[in-house]
Amino acid sequence: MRVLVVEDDKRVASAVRRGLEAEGFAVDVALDGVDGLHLARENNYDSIVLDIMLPGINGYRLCAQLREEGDWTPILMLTAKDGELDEAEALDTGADDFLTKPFSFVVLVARLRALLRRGARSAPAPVEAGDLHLDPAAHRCGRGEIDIELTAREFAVLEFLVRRRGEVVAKSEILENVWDFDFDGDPNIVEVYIRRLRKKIDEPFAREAITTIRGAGYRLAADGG
Amino acid sequence: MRVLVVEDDKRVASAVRRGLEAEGFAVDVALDGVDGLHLARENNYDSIVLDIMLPGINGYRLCAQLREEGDWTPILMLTAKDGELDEAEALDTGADDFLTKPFSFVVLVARLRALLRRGARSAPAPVEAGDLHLDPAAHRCGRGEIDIELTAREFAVLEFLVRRRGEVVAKSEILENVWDFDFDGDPNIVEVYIRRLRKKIDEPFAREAITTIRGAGYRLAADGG
DNA sequence: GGACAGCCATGAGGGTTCTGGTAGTAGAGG
DNA sequence: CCTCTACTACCAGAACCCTCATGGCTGTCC
Repeated sequence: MRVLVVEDDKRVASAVRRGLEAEGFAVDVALDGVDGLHLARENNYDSIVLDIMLPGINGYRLCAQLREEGDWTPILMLTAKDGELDEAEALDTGADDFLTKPFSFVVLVARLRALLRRGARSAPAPVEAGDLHLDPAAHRCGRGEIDIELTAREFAVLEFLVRRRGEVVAKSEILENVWDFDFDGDPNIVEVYIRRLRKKIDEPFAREAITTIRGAGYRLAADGG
Repeated sequence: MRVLVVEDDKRVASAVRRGLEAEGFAVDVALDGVDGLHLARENNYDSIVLDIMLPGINGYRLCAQLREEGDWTPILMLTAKDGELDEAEALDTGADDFLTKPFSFVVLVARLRALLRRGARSAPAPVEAGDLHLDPAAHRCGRGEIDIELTAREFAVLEFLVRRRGEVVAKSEILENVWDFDFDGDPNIVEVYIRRLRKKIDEPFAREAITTIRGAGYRLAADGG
């Protein structure tokens, strides 16, 4: 079980690390929000223990950002003891549970275990761009009322584009995020998939959701074309 | 949404009742453990808010008892502020979450909502998808008025699919949840069972409840096909 | 106890779909 | 007009899934 601990107080961080390691978890520690976000993105943790007060990006934003990116790793938030409202907000931003500081190890481990046991991370939320919608949990995609059938790979590419709708996304980014990070084939494969997607989500509807930005990448229209 | 509140302090109980009712919940209150257990047994609540310190049967025992009887209604336990160990124990007896007294309303409601959103854990309550229904307790399954005979394993696979109807379920997930977690046989076994299920619940009715999502898993139609 | 039936796991064969690569073409930008 | 990038069609191998046959195991019934 790999756990990422994002906590800026070094004493707390190292205490938590030691404690969790003693319980058999593999632990990574990040001391600020930016670092935490990077680690979370680059690794596939089973759970994240996240302090709210952080330099750089705070816990809420980090959590919200990961959820936005489609990362539903269970998150246990650490809140200050007097911040009642924090807790409600934590749950709303997509945390799965929270713990009030100060806390004891027994509780932290119990809560973490409970979280992992549930494993039931709230399902990845559906995303949409205009009338184009896709639901990762159900692996469904469609425009308006019409269902569109996509293969696993096509779905992954489109999901990535939709999550970043309105932005230009470089081919290399798509490659890194949708294919295995160590994929070293022809980057042209991205063009191939863009073509396939256009054939399915644009051409039948006389739309142009996916724009080519020559020399930069592709952009999915925020309104779905 | 029906909520049962088991709390012996009348002031707290009525404050909670008023607050939850204001939020749109239908609330029943029990002032002791025995009463709480009876109410919980006789009614089908969406969630139970349960104090640990109770006259008669305490919160742990009440919770454990319900679980023992196959009732998996989500339970939110209320623990005393100094009882750290209580919390770990609460989770172990089968509570889904807990809240430390004193708590504020915002938090109670947020936690309750989170609990309800997550839904109950694998509950041996009857489940259905469209006209397809199965009752784990009675080990019965059928479509509309027609009974369908399933073997134990077939039933387990179908139950798992029905609980997650509308979602794509990976073969590995089925394997982990239906077979012993340490089962390390051929994942092909899942395909075999899907085939058998289709033969029993789909083909005779000219339905297609179970869809193959190539590269992702299987999905049971939320409406039963 | 022996025969039998039902359930389950396993393995192989075969069909279908997906995927990644290639190559030729079109089009944008300088 | 030339170059470079992106588009498109097509192909072959791989992956994936379906199906069926087989044999072990267990519990039941004579």
